[in-house]
Amino acid sequence: MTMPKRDTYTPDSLLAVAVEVFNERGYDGTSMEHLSQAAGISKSSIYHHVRGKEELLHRAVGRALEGLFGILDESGATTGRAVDRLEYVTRRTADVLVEELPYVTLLLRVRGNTGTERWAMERRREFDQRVAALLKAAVAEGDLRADVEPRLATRLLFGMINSVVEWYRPDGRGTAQAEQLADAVVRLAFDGLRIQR
Amino acid sequence: MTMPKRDTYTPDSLLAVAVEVFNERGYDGTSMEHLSQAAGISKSSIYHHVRGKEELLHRAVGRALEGLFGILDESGATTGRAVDRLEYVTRRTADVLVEELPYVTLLLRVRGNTGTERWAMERRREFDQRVAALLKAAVAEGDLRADVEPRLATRLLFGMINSVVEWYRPDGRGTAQAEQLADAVVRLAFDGLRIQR
DNA sequence: GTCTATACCGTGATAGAC
DNA sequence: GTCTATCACGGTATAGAC
Repeated sequence: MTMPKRDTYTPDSLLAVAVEVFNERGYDGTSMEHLSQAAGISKSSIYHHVRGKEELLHRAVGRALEGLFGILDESGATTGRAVDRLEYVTRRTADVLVEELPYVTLLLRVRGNTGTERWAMERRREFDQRVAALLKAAVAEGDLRADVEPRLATRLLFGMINSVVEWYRPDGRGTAQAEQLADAVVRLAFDGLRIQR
Repeated sequence: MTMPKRDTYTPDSLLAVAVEVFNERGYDGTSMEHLSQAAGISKSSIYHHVRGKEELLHRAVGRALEGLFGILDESGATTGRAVDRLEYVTRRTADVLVEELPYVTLLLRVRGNTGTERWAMERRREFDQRVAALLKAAVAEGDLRADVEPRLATRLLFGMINSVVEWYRPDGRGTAQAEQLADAVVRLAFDGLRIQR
């Protein structure tokens, strides 16, 4: 149904270009001129596809948020012991980061200058809180250490996972690479760097 | 020697104001007009103290880098088993993040649009490589797990530590709070979330 | 669907009075 | 050391031809 090769832009194909530039230069550091050069069309042509720069941002972060919240509805996140659900969410978050890398990257860098940015930050907070609740439940069930406050632990956990967008680059090995990454994240987050004695 | 209360700005006191605004709005999202309002002086007055916006950025990230590289020269980072040196660097990095929070925050968000930003990114990479070497040595000495590649482990470790700038806010408990944070980071990074069996 | 031309405003920075 | 006034430029966005 969707045409595989097309010379003209759709809002989505234009979005893909724009998000790359946003990530390279920062949203505020990107002008419509930069976007037009990257897309190979004039500035004004961009306005034929989207209402403006902020709409591009909105579409991008919306897509990222969809991916993340989708995880919480999967059966692995809703059934079983809390610790297993948390591990599932951790692994799947790493997956989504890789699958939707440019979109999630943009989401994680949003600062709050515009309405769209504040909306994105708000929804991100919601997601974090849902996971924090999961982690707290796993502590209560006696599976996770209780000597680190759940909110703090959640933040450090996500700090580790989210940092992936700062350096991960696909190398062509596809799913294998992503799975290896998710494995490493889960190992370090749950069992730490040290060799278990 | 330094006057505790002064009505007029020095480059450093102006820097402190500017860095707050940069962190709130992003460097590119901050105009000289924003800075002048935050400082309570006119745009042109700012140019009496610094050459321009980029000099403020340079001073800020320079200060952050000084703090980080200073750690690597401390005796705790140069003597003893590699695993202990790594733990020392981890703990002290958390300290420096807290002590120099706004400056390090800015450093970690730099994107590479200007010469100053590219210089900062380069120096940051140097720091990361120094720590990666330490982690690799600890694996070789048999103290850290070998089933996660050292570069990957270093990145995830710093992802966790550096995320502190995204949410940490001093609460008046001073050193006690910072120490608690460093403890949590070291515990999670080295021994993980899971209760050790 | 893309272009050229243009409106209009905010930007970083400077000149020179006080 | 701070101000007002001003500059040249680049920003987002629109109008209208093709």
